[in-house]
Amino acid sequence: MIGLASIERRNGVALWRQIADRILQGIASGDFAENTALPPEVALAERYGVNRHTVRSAIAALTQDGVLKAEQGRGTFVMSRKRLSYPIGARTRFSAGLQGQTSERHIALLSSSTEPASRRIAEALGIAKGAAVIRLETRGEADGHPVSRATTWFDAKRFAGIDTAMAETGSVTASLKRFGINDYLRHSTVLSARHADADDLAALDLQPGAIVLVTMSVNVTLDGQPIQFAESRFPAERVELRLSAGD
Amino acid sequence: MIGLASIERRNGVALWRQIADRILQGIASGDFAENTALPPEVALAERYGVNRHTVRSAIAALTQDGVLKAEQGRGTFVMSRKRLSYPIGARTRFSAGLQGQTSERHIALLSSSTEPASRRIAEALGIAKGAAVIRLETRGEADGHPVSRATTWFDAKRFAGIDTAMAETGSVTASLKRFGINDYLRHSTVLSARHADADDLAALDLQPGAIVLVTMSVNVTLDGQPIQFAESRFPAERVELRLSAGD
DNA sequence: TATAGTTGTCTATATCAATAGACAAATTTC
DNA sequence: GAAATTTGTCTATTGATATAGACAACTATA
Repeated sequence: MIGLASIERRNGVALWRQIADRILQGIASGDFAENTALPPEVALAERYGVNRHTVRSAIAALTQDGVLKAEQGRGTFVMSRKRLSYPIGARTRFSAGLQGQTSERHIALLSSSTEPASRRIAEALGIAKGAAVIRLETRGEADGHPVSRATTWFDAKRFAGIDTAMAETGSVTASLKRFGINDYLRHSTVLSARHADADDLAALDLQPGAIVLVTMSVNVTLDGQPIQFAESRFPAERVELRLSAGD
Repeated sequence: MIGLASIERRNGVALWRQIADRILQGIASGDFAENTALPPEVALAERYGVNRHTVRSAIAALTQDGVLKAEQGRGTFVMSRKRLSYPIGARTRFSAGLQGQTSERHIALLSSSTEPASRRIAEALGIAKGAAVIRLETRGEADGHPVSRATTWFDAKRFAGIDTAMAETGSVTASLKRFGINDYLRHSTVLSARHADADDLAALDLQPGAIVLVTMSVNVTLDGQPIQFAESRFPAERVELRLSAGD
């Protein structure tokens, strides 16, 4: 809604994909209401300054993705697809954060491994570079739909067996309780965005070219000891991150 | 570093652009160190599973953008280009946030206008829908380089003339002082990401296809009255957003 | 100086992306 | 039932994207 609805050419991003992204934005911002018809193809083509067939390519991609549904003679309709609002703050927790927006949510453990800590992870966890850390690859799911993809590191010495705990409980909070940690705080979060890689595309059920929000975060105990370092990826088309001062 | 380095085809994003994005990621994550040579083109081509000429297209784009510099016979080198780390919290302020990272910073007023408040803006500012609001289009600059692009709304009744104040001071904090507001807090921030539109591409000196981080925020007085609603766009390749618990 | 390694340039070919126009098929409206 | 509106399909053409191979130009090094 803000900024002009113009389209860039020769930039390595196909016009049909840029238009598909704009339509997604339009849906997210309320310009195109759910369960109503989009403007007709010729009108969209004129609005974006492209050929009707190019608009059709965009619509085809979004139809493939379940966002739109075209009906010959009637129009093209917006399927309902809400964007989750995911809170971030000192007490960020996956499950509690989505309360009220979804009925079921958990974290699925995709794989785990033990590896030596890189410099960055060692610094974040306050351990020696090269010390053993446990890496968990997880996917957050809400109502059966993937909403996040995370890579998490724990000090292997202190949290031996946290992989099985995660697999059993489907929750970081519950897993940490087994190690005597009943409460923890989000110490820091660094945010960026990028195109999803092949792994994330598959895990998050995204179309190629999708954008992910990336958070790199450190959780600490109440007395400030770092316990967890994580990189989480959220599909920008389905999730927004909400920061509250009171959090 | 995380996830496989594979590339998606037929997704509307050209291979050379995907590879350019990966190289940028590699630089940001430290895989490719600044002021050193990239792997040779044939090695990159093999790594990403594409033709050498495709890698060359990616390198050409990044060279155009000042990120890389190729020297015949020697190699292709990574120019130094740090990503600014922009803090967000209860006391988020543009100028203070970048202290120490840059030597000069200010906000340039691009344009201003008065318009009726949309529902969303009226709700955020706690005024009636349709009431007059002042809209400012601004660009944040650090050391002469654009680092953010924002659209800001103020209640026109309460803050009449804030556009000239912004133009003169180049600072929101200083402008608000003229209206008797010596301190304020960031009440809420909502985060998303998208491809930059034509406006932002031009204002932020970005290459087409670039990703921007988007924050929508509300600032309030110490007693909770909303005073400012803003949508800010940050180029993801140059800026990261840092959230600290203590902020 | 010779050699290996690297970037630069050229030609050729195949596929994707985008435009253009025409008409069919289905739905809604008058 | 006729007309208007909208999506679906087809052919054709142009430019961008990607691959392939060969060789020139330049640099570093043995």
